[in-house]
Amino acid sequence: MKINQLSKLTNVLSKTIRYYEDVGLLPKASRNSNGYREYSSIDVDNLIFIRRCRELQIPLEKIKILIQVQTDTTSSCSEVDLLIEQQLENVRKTINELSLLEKTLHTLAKSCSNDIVGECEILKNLKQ
Amino acid sequence: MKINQLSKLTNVLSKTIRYYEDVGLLPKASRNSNGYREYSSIDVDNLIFIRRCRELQIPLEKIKILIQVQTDTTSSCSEVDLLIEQQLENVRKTINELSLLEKTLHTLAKSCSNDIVGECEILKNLKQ
DNA sequence: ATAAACCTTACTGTTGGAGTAAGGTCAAGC
DNA sequence: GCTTGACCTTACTCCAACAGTAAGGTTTAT
Repeated sequence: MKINQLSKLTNVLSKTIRYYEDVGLLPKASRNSNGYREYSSIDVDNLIFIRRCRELQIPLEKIKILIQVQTDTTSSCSEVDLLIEQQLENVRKTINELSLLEKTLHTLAKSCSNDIVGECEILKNLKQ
Repeated sequence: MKINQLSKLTNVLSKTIRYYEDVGLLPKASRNSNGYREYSSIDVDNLIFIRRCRELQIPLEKIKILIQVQTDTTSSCSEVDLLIEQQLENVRKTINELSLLEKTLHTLAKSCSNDIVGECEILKNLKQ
């Protein structure tokens, strides 16, 4: 199949598929006589895997590792466990940081009931 | 004062101060005879204001607006209110998205008790 | 005199693509 | 046979908000 069909099957833009090939996340696609990229169902599976990882906000470099680990099916999956665990930790950390931010912003948003910029409590608070 | 002292007083890197000047967030600094940038206590205040906004993850373009609004101290501060409210909404939306992500990752992290990559439940889950 | 600390501009790299340009290919309809 | 539109190609720039590095000038202290 051609790149546009792969795109539709996987819900990943053609542009993005080419980009993944560029950065080595996907192997170099084989080309047919006119130079168009030619894909198979294996590529569909690989790309869905990548898309699922991206949905979990796993960075491309870590997805590379996840792909490579699978080339040796007898190896330990502790690396996979660790990587997912780290990703979970990252997300939790970010949530905590944003929760603090939310509190601050909420307090700030409520602080001003004036109408004139010169008296604005929000701006005053931002200057401390 | 010179850029490094401004940097120390505001906790903003010299590099970043120059960058803010480049993108028009800070006015062009005056220069003394040797070409070094020269700052005053007004710059300290402005930069602290910017830093506080950045701590709230307000984008530079919106900080520009907040600065500009203050040039006319008699104007309404409804624009300020709105901007902070929008920022609060952004943060809340991101927190919600990350919370969903956290659940998925947590479930995923617990799913595998194997040791062999070929049997790894995490990887299987990522392939669906 | 020289070394350390500081200043300058300018260019590149980061992340994960999106946008655009400029062109080649292919199938359908007239 | 010719055009039109959909699709494909590479290559380049752009986004946010800086950080890193190069290559050089200045000041201050020893």
